[in-house]
Amino acid sequence: MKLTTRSSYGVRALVNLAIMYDDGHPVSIKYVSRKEGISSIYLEQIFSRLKKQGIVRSIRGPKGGYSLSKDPSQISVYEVVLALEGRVSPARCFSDKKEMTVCKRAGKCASKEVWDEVARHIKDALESFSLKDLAKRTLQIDPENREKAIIV
Amino acid sequence: MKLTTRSSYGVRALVNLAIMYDDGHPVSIKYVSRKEGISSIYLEQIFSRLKKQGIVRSIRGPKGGYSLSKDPSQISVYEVVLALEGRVSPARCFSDKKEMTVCKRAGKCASKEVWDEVARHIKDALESFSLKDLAKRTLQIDPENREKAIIV
DNA sequence: AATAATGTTGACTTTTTTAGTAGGGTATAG
DNA sequence: CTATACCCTACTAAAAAAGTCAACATTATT
Repeated sequence: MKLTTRSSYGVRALVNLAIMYDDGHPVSIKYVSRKEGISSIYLEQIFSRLKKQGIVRSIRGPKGGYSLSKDPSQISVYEVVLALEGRVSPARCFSDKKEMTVCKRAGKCASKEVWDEVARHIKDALESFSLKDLAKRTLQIDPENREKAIIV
Repeated sequence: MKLTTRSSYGVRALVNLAIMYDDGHPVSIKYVSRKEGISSIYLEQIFSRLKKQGIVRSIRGPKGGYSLSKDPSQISVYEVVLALEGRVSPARCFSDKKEMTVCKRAGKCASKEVWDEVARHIKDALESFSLKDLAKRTLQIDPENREKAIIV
């Protein structure tokens, strides 16, 4: 019942973009890598997925980087986790996406109903947080966050 | 964000014990293995954990097997999943148990609050189902369930 | 035009976890 | 006594996760 590092790194990375959103310029992987202490090569991979899912946009070249493709208030953590994790449902008997490897027992399986219910709860919880919420909360918890950004 | 087979097999196995609970005799691994199509050697491992956590009791020798240590209505799926999975929290920054490998960033990490909230929701959802619920539901969905048991 | 800073891509490696096996014990009903 | 169960420790193979590498494409700046 666990998340991969991809999702947690991904969310942390995007919170940075959310914090910088109003500045209007893209944020580089190098920057995020230093600030969050995540391998930049690994971050590349993560951003590549995020871009494929349309969550971020990219600009190449110097002063380039990534930026959110929507307002942070319009991007839920659910969206991000789904993009990076592939699914949010705990069991394999069914899935969030098309793969749909439905277990043969599905029709006669009471426990499937449990996993189904759990998946709904997870989705609800994740949808209740937007990147904007997290950005705001981050600045509350750690008011120097933006300054750190500049120093590093 | 997924469950291991241990948990899902474990729950399925225990639902059988719940269905047989009132019969008063223990249920063997062999029986469960045949009925659920799960490797009996693997099931041994699973029951061993369940016993360690006090969820089932065992009786050795012929006519032996496992039985629930409490009334099925008093055992939640949460309890079972926690016993088999070790944790229910999606992230590693904190845990349900003592290990408590709390991430250093924990104090200043907004996303931890998200995982925390998700964990609560998962727990709530899992706690809302008892083995008795699942046993009842199983017999609703598949009324011949017990007969199958005897035939096999 | 040259340079350096960025993203792009796909394949690759390493590590960890999962899933499952093997095999030799121990207890006990009949 | 013996067959049928649980008990325990270790082992292995396969899969997934985590992370790296290298060569390339784009573009702001000088």
